[in-house]
Amino acid sequence: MGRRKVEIKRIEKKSSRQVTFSKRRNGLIEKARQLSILCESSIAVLVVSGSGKLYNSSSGDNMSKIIDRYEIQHADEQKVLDLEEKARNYLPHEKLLEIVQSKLEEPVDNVSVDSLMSMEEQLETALSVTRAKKTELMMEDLKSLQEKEKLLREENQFLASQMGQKTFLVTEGERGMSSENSSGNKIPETLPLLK
Amino acid sequence: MGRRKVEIKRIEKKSSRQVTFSKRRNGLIEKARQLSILCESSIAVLVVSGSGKLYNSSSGDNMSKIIDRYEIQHADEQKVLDLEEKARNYLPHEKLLEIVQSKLEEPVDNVSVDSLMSMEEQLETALSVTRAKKTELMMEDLKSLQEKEKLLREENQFLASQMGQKTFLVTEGERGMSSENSSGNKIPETLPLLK
DNA sequence: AACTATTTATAAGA
DNA sequence: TTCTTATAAATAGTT
Repeated sequence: MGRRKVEIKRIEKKSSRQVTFSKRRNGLIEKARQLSILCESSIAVLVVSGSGKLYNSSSGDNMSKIIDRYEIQHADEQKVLDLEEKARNYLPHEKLLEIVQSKLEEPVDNVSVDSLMSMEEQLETALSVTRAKKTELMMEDLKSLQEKEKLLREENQFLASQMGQKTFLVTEGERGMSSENSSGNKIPETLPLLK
Repeated sequence: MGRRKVEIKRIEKKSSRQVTFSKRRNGLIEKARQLSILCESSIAVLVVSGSGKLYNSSSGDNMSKIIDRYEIQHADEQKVLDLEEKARNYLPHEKLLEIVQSKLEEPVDNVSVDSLMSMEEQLETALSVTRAKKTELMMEDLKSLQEKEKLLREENQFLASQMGQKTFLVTEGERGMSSENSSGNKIPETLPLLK
């Protein structure tokens, strides 16, 4: 939408790049504003220029709310990554426990407050890591159970439809079944074990 | 830029609003991508639909980095808002936060170590309660999913056995089935969807 | 910062 | 949802 078509690749000429940056940045923010009004939604746009300058706009709601909304959804990944990083920088748990033990065995007046504070920090980090891991594992379990449930439901449905077909093969006349399921071929009636 | 000019105001008709939302959202994200490439910048777009669904895209750098860049710049406002927000959302702990706030505003030498210790204890209790509740809720979810799984498995087995019987009713001679499942009556072969 | 020839986005319709 | 197409809007290069 200009005098000529431009390829979408880095604009080499610095001055053009800057002009385009400014024009398109405004365009982008205006588009965001329009969308938020037209479709009553909340939109955040964050632009960091090549030189590190930040431009941002939010419409429909304030920036923090929108970012919070994002962070809530991504809380797990985020936190786990953070903590893994920390876990690498701190002592392994067993070592920590050994140290605690040895410190506690020392006469109290030989233990400096500083070393206790550092130990406290280490222990708190260890606790955080442990907790995060616990939550992560539980979330994994939940996810896998939900997947299992889905598969089982599908399989179930498949079996039910197969039964429908077979029953049909037996034909309309010979309904006298040996099984207790004599409600005909409306298999779904056996299904609502759970909702 | 369409068949007719549209005013920038909420689109009343829901179906049109949804179509426009989807089109313009894609347009916005594409524009962001282009800008980030043309002018080598990092761009985050967060869109929260009227119904609360979140759409996001980041180009040039990952979302967290871009958000961090924003939060560094807005550390102060952010913090204040956070505290206000939290005070509102966590009613049970509201009182506690108030106390903390007031204590921290006092001149340091008026705050007794004792009162801070007691506060620490209270905060730790509140935290424990919150954590315990989280774990409890997750455990409940796990249990209920496990029960569901069990029921589905039973039902599945039942259906499979029913099929076995019916197939038998069709008798050994007339195997020419209309369905594509012509592997005979070894139903179990369709089963190992999960292990 | 304005101007305008073009390209691009998109509103409406199918 | 996807496609088509007439038209509005954005913008690249120019002044």
